[in-house]
Amino acid sequence: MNAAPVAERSMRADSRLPRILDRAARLFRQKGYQGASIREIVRTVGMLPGSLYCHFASKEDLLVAVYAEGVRRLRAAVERATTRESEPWRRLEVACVAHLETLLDGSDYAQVMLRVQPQEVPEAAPRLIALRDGYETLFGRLVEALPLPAGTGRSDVRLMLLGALNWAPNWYRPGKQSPRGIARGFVNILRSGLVRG
Amino acid sequence: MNAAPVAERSMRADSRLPRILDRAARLFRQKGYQGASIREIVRTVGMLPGSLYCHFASKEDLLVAVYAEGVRRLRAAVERATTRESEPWRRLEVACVAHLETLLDGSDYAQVMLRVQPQEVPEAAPRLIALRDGYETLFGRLVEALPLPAGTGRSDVRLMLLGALNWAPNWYRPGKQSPRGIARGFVNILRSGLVRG
DNA sequence: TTAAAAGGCAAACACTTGTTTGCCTTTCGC
DNA sequence: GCGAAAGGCAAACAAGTGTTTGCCTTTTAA
Repeated sequence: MNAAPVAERSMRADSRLPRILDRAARLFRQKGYQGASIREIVRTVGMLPGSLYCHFASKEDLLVAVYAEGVRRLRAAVERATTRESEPWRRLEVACVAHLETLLDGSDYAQVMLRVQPQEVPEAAPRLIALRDGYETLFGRLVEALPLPAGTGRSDVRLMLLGALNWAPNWYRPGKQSPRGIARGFVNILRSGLVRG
Repeated sequence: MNAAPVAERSMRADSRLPRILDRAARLFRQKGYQGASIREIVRTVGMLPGSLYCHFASKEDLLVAVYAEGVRRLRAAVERATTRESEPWRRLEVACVAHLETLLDGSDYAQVMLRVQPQEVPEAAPRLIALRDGYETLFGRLVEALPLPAGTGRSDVRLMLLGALNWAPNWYRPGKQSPRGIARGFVNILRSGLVRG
């Protein structure tokens, strides 16, 4: 199970494949799967639509490659951040910061995971679901490790936190609050509560 | 500013317009704006694609009608629920329950507001944004009324709560936890916090 | 050096898209 | 009852869709 889609060994130096993936990621994020056409993806790279099929067997396969790269980046960021910490709340916080920074700081790949619903790509749906679920397991473990009052539904906590973070691309505008600040704010609200005193 | 799109007075008894709207709402929700084709919307109603233009000038106008109806239902549910309460936290709680129940209980209309990004419908984007912002103002006021510790960023609270709720359609499955239970759980976590003790 | 594979062009394929036009029937206000 | 509007059918429109095929050049491996 290798994350990098092609590139198993020895790419040509001038290969336009990375630029295709970048462009596909941007358009899948902006317009969704159906809204992004192969001709538009390929145009700014200076390729013809048919040439894309030298790299991918279908549009769905192209999506899977982009989606997988997005998940790989999220996973890498979260794992790198959490290995440096040991205290459970601190580990959750740095994970959320890494998650949100990867989502919001420029990379289109990660947001594809949020924008494209697996169900709208029937052939590739199982692969997309597996990728997403595998990633979310990381957060499940982090929440599991928290010291919580007895009877607290841990899945509620995970779903609330991830939902709040994943919705952020819908309202975030660069230059105001930083992704790091937003993520820390959310975790802090979750931990401390808002009741006066 | 009337919410109901046509129907200003005297519809024909057998008008198929409501069925068209229902079908459009379902498909816009399931497949997004670009993914839902006019032919598919119209098929199960037993109409031909061209006939839709007796009711709407364009596909974008049809979307606006569905979107507006979704916002209208959300707004009605939230207003009906909050007028019965006076304590700020309680008002927020019943609003969240109403919001989530409207989103998750069967009606496709409300979820269209979450699924369709205004930017992907250029001509209609301003109208969609105005509808959505008008609705979110309701929650802004509810959060404003909360008695919070000084220095708490109220917009963080609003964005976190609405984000968590709006993401729920991505993971909710009927028969497990009820929308009401989910919403109450989220508000309670927000209010009480999770720190042990 | 040579055979093979990778990468890409050019052009078409069959099909779907939103929309328009002209005509016909039904319904409703007066 | 009558004129007008609403509602809808049938058929086409131009443009855009993902994809295939055949050919050619370049690079790579033996």
